[in-house]
Amino acid sequence: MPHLHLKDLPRYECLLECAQHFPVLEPSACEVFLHLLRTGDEAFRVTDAHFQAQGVSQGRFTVLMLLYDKTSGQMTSFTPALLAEQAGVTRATMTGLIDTLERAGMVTRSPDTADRRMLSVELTPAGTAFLEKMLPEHFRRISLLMSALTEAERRTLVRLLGKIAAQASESFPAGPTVQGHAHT
Amino acid sequence: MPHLHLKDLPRYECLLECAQHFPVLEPSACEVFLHLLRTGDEAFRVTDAHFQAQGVSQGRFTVLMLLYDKTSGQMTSFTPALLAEQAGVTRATMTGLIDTLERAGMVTRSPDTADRRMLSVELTPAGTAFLEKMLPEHFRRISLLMSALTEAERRTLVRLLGKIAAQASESFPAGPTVQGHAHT
DNA sequence: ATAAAACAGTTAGGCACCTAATCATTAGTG
DNA sequence: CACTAATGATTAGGTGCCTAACTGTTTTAT
Repeated sequence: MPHLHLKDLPRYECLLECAQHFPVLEPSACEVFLHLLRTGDEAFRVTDAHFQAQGVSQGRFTVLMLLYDKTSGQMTSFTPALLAEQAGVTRATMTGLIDTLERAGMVTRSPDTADRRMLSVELTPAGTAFLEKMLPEHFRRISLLMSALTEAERRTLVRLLGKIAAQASESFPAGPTVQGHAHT
Repeated sequence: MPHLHLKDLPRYECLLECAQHFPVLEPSACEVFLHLLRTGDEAFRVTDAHFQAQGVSQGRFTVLMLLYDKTSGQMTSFTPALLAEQAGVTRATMTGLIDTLERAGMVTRSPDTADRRMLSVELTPAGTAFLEKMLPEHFRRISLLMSALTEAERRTLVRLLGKIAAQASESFPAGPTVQGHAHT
């Protein structure tokens, strides 16, 4: 499920040639774009391989992390709707994610006493144990992947990526996948 | 279908705190990792929105581009297997992609006279016209997205991304999704 | 020459995500 | 107090990708 489906990135001369037919094409912009997608895919692949080996999907891992993070902080309960919003998936998808995690015994659904429409999702001890068992290898992979960069380079990279992300949000505002209600 | 499912990236203090529980966690490495996935997703979203508006998926677009690129160069015919390899999908998936493109009248399948196992896939005039109609906007979006960066910054970014990609290939060699035969 | 292996393409079935429609509950309004 | 509107969760159905099993063709080895 990578974003960029290409074994080899086109060579720079190829982009230059292509720019002759399409004056809009900026070779240096295309080059950055392709490298960004490619490297993002590679980084994803590194952690996803580990997830798969542990039997969780990216989506399920995110849910576990959100719940885990919460337990160390304030004890505000997580509803499926809030989880969906934070995780960036639809509520329908969150229903499925929680279904699977609940069958695996990692989370529980309990009815909210105040509002009977809502549920409260919580990590079970088994879920916590699972996460704490797999997280060290997860972080180890990230550290190893980034060991190619010095601290200064990391700061530069974060800054440049931030510029692109900001430009994306500004010029191409995210089509609100938000379902239910437009909140403010 | 983004890689990173998270509305908000964790703050840096949060990573620092988390590093107390997991000594393996390098905050600066995690920060780069998260920004990389996030920005890659954003960049993908920008072009994918355009693809969806034009009624093609990323995979189908890649196939069209491979075929288009070929027509301008040497006339070696593209078999589904070669397309699959270049596009980074399985042959089974390529069958489906070509099915859809053929139904849409953008490509044709013709039997290879020499080896009757093989097919030759080619772009139709309609497919070429479709691509040439949509490519300018595609490139315009990429240029606009990258307009946040100077030429020097673009070179730096490509170099840093390349370092990460190289590290990924070295430390985490791609599990050969190659089906059929292990070539070499 | 023929049986086994390798190979091109396809089909069947699964997974993770999506949108749209549905059911139950709460909130707002005459 | 109804009665409509809004909200939380779910179900139903679709898409794009996957793996594994299959059909037909060519190559290889005996």
